[in-house]
Amino acid sequence: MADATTRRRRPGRPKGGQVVADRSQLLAAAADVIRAQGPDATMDEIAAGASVTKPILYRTIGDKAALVAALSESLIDQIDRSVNTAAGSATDPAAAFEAAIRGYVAAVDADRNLFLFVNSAAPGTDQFRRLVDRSAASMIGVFSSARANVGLDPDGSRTWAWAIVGALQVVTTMWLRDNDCDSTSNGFDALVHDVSQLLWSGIGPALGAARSARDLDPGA
Amino acid sequence: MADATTRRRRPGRPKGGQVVADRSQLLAAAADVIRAQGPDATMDEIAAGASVTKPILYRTIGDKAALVAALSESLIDQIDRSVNTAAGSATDPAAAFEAAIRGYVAAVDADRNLFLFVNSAAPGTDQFRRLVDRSAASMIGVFSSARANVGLDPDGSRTWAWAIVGALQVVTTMWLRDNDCDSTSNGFDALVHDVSQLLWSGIGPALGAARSARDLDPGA
DNA sequence: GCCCACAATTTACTTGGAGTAGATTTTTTC
DNA sequence: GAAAAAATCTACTCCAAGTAAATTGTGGGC
Repeated sequence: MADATTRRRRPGRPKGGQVVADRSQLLAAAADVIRAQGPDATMDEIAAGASVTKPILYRTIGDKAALVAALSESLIDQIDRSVNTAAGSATDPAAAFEAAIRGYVAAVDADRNLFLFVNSAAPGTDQFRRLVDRSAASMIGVFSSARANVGLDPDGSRTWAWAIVGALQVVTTMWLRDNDCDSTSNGFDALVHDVSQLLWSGIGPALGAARSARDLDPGA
Repeated sequence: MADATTRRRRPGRPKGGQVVADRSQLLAAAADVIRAQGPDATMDEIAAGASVTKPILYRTIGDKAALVAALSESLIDQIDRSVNTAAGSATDPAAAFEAAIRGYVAAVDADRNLFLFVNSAAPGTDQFRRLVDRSAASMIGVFSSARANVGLDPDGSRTWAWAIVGALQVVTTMWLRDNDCDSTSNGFDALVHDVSQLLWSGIGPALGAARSARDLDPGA
């Protein structure tokens, strides 16, 4: 698709004084390349896939971090849509939450290469933190008012959002490993249920009941 | 310290038929370099800091992934000790859990450069998944029996462990950003409390109460 | 109608870190 | 005493990110 629309130009000043390489077209082509080649696609491959040379890519998009940032925007939007759609068709809050988790995992699963490319930054890098902040942004408002309603400090909602982003990121990443082929494995439902149960009700109900089991001893 | 114990040898066959480059000494020296230079320390810098040349480092330890794996072992042990010590001095399970979280964050904070180095793998890489599996291993047993006690499928404990590892990793990473200097900021207590509350009791109590708030709409 | 300045593109390069091959030095062994 | 062996170090390759300078075509001045 990118090859058909964006043919490799010969050099020279364009006709109408217009830029030939459209940013959004380039981003779409980059996403296509990543989807096809996998999350290890190099900038050379992405440029080639967009029928453009590397300097054009860098001139139009910026460096690799900027590309990741741009792609993460659309991916997060996509995930948000999936989450909202899923959550919207539920009535009670707990079911809505589980549906939201399901929507998240399903969206990631549907675009796993892009998800992995966007998550190619190591924890501790600025890129990683930007992504986490961006992902958490959607939740903070909800948690903030919800916490306020029950008399909790609204500041804690940022921590909650971080924790949920991290939990979902790791669970989804780990789960993708075991499901490289069948996206509709029956482990999917169990995974979604377990995660949503943990984040909704916590481990207290399970661990509090197991009080006799030599307290909490995760190291043994 | 590493310079004193592990002096750079001149080339040549050693005297007693013994290997000179001790693996554990090299690992300790590497950890020292990373602590001093930060998580971006290169293999050249690590080798130089250990008073050894790069081929020795590679011959003794393996590649960078192997170095990370080895260092993560000791770091995870260290964290586990901190967690167990903290949790051991609490009586009721909820308090023990919060103390465990506190022990985790405190241990990471005390060795933040090593933590960041060990977490330098991107999600989706094998390295990342090995680390998550290793970190989760300690918890799975506990959760498994606890879940069984309350009639839950023990298989879900792996998912729970993943989620908690992810939540802690992200929360801690994000928190380190804001606290580059003062490790005993008062935000520490709030952070620990919020995370432990989320993972222990879930968001249900807060969000379930806010039912009137247009259901769950994280995207808005 | 011709020529020069300008703008967009491409080729070909630099940089930096991971990992490795082969030269080098010292000890052992016959 | 000389050759083999075992350890080291120097110097290299490889790969991907990012960039500078050469190249080619359009638009305006005369």
